[in-house]
Amino acid sequence: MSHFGRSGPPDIKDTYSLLVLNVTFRTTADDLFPLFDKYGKVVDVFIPRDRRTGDSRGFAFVRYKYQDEAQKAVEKLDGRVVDGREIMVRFAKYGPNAERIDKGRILEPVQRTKGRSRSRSPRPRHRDHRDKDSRRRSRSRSRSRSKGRYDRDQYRGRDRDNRHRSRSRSPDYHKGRGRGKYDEDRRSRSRSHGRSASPARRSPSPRRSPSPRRISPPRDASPDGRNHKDRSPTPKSISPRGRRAGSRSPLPRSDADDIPK
DNA sequence: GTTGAGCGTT
Repeated sequence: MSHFGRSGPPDIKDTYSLLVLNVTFRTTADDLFPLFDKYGKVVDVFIPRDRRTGDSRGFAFVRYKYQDEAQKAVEKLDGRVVDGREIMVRFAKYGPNAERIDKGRILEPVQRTKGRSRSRSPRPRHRDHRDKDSRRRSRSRSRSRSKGRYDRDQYRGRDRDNRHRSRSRSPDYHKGRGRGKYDEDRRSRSRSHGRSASPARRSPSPRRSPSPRRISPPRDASPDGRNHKDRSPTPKSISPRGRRAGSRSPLPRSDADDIPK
């Protein structure tokens, strides 16, 4: 989606893409457009957004019609504080289709006109490449922690909450300061006491664990013969049970540790 | 309400 409301990229044949980083998550293309348009002819402003949440990812792409203008915008807007955040404006490194671009200009547009010898230039498929490259450059930028937000959101991303939790917990762990530590210690101690419960769990009330377990295979109780024919589910059922045993495995170990006395 | 070194959509 472009800022102009058209579906998809308008025309990127002769445009120069700028990558705007560190923009606030609240900043929208409408906010960036006038800012960048002041320094030149802006063809399009695009802010990648999360598919699920629709929130900005924190960076944007601005396409200029002329390179000189784009260059000027980079010099003028790079480091500019927008919405209380210092944005970073640089020439895009990759095109919309992960094509290599130079100075923000797409060097080789998708050349699919001819099916001739085109077995070359296997476009960069993953960001890993770029990531590695970027890391190698290791610019003197004050970098902080957290790095997998995008990855998680884009690929594994399931819940935004996960991100929150991770962030929240990460610093605490890193700091391991005061309450966090205390809490951990307390929990540990609690678990230590839990040792008593451990054996209890091992031989729990017969009605608690076994009851549902037994009930679990109701189909077994009603084997009309048809079920008998189906052996597929049988191994499946066993799977969880075996896993449970495995889960219990670590427990005794802990017990042994606490048991010494 | 929250994040953050990161390259893109019909």
